[in-house]
Amino acid sequence: MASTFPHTYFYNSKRPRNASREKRARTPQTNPDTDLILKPRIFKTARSKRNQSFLVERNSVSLTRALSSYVERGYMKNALDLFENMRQCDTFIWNVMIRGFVDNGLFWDAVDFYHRMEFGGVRGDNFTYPFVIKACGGLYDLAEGERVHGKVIKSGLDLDIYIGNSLIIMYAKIGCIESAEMVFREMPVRDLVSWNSMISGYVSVGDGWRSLSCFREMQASGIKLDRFSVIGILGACSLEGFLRNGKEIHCQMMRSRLELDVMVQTSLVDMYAKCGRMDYAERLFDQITDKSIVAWNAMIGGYSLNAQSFESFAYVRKMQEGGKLHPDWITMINLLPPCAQLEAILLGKSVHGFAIRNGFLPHLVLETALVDMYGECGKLKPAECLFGQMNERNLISWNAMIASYTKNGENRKAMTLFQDLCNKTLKPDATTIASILPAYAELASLREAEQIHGYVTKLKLDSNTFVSNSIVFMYGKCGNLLRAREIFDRMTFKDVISWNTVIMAYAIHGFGRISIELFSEMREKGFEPNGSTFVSLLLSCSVAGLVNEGWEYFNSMKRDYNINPGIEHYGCILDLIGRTGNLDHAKNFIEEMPLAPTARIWGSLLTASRNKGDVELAEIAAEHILSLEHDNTGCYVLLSNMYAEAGRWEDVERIKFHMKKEGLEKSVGCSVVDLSSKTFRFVNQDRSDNEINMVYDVLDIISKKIGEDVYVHSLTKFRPSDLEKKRANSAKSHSLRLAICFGLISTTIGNPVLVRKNIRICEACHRFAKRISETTKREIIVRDSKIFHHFNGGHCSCGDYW
DNA sequence: TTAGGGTTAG
Repeated sequence: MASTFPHTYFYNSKRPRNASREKRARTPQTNPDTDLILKPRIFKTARSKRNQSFLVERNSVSLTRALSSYVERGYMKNALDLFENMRQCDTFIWNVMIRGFVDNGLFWDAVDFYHRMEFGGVRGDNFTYPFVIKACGGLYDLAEGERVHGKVIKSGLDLDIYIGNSLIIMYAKIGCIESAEMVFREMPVRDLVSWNSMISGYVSVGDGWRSLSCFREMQASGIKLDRFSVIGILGACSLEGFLRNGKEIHCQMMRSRLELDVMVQTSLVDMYAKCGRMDYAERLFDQITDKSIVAWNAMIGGYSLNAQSFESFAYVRKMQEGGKLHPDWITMINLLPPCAQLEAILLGKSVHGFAIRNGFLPHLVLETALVDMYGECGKLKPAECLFGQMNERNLISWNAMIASYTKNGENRKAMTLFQDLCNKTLKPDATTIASILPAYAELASLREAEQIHGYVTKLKLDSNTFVSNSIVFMYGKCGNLLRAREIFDRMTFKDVISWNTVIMAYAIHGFGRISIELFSEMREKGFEPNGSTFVSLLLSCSVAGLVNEGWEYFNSMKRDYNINPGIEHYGCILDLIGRTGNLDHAKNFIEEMPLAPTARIWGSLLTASRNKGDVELAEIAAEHILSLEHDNTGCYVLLSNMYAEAGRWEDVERIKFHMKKEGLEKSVGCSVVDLSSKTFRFVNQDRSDNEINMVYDVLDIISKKIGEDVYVHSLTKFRPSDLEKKRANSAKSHSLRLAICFGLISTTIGNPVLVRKNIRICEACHRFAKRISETTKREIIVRDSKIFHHFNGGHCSCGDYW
């Protein structure tokens, strides 16, 4: 029978202490259980003097029994009423009450009672402290825990093994593993519980290595393990992916009866699943005779972790076949990553609906997992809505929302949210930083990149491999390739992502040969490439025009590394084919591809068609793009420009009309120059202030000096009636030119001029930048929406194909 | 009357 006592009633650590009695007094007696030893009416009569003495007389026997009975059944309201009517309460009675609160999760009340007890002059004993220490752990109240610890030492009870073990558990739970270690070290006698508490304690703070070494030490001391030791150490193996150690422990257990324990079996299933061995996990799971919801969840979560999404759902169905077990909130959490992986938004929504219908929400972890799922599926609105409505948020929730923004290209929003987080008491962690840095990589100036790098160093997160990888990428994207390389070279622990990142950084700058050298170095150092490595490598070949090398790497993927090329790899190869100008080959390549072409693939064909001036093929490619992404304005603009160059004015008008009808607007071209103190932004035909006139003067001088008349050249194909309009919008005053001229006069000779641009460079400006780099003998670096163009001595690193 | 457990969010 469930208790009618509302357990959450007293559990509010923020509630002022003196409010508890007042609240209790207002609470109506709701317990209908009149079969208890003492009925409620006895409390009323007990207030007379005669009955008080009666109670005192019987305090030691019936009342104590009644109190224990209430406490054991979770009727804390009744227990409390009874307690308040007891005149003389010894340590035992206080202990019963404190234990009752702890068992019912009412930690704050347990601590409150302990203080009342002390204030009343009743001394705590060796039974009191384990309860009180557990309550401090339950409240995650380190200060109170330390005060109680001090009291224990003062009382001379610190040698009690139960108290010592409770302290270890409390400190580990709060995350103060050093304090737990200190208690453990100073214990005169340790038992199996002490060792087990340390083994599990290390796991709870995420240190599987020390847990394993503690376990080894325990075994070396000749102490025999029990089910708790096994569950603890298997947790360490799961945490660190120690498959060999996990198997070793499994073998040890096969000789004992521990293997038949359902919790041990579940821990084994979990360990194998987390070590990537679902085959072993399945075999063990099948051997469990009475499968609990936890065991099912371990399998469902295991499949989810190992990217076997369909199996996760299949196990949920199987679990329900017997009709006894039903999905719980942990099942929901385990099902959300598979929804994201399959990009099955409807499935994700149905999991969300199920959680609502079954009363699982609000729930911090579940809501965070839902934010993550919506973000992964590209649905920012519901993610924002959920995040906004959360009663409680922790750092992980903030990280999930920030990552949702960056993954979906909402970099500004990500940066704003990150600023909000920094203004709170929460301190960003490595995940926060690794989630926000891609936004800085996309939007930030080199100056801002340096600032966030400084902040990361201050947080002491710069040695984290995840974070360092993001910093390398950020510097690469912000244009400081040397700095990116320097950080990469100094990294102590490089992983495959570190190599992929640095190869990608050189790729986007068009230094394909260096990317290839880095790939060889990576192989020599024993790193196994993955699919992403080949995306970086093939992009390097594509941007640098290394056609033969690109094909060789593409062919080696399956042959030498057993990696099936994905759509991204096909896209890079298509760019390579596009460079050769063989459009038939490009068309055939798409037709023969084993994967369905995406908008990115058709975009590659569109670029190739534009470079060869093949309007018909461009139309086909554009049609495919717009069927997949109807709001792709870049595609409309490119096609419109091609029609204009071919003199097909009706088609230009048709596109213009269609865009207007669809409410699509051409992106405003914008170029940015970052100086050490300030960022300067230019738009086409910029006349924003008087100072700009100086830039125009410089542009005129330079244009005359380089002797280029791009302006005339680019307008020869326009019909006379449009010339006036085109002249006003001509490439001559495109934002990029203004930015380059500004950069030339604002930076020191010898240094490159770095310009960031939001859309691709037009052909006229590309020619202009090449000429200007030759004439002024300055290096001009332009970052467009896709890659970097390094203009030097009249040449561009992209090989005039972009 | 006291201490320890399996599944969960990036």
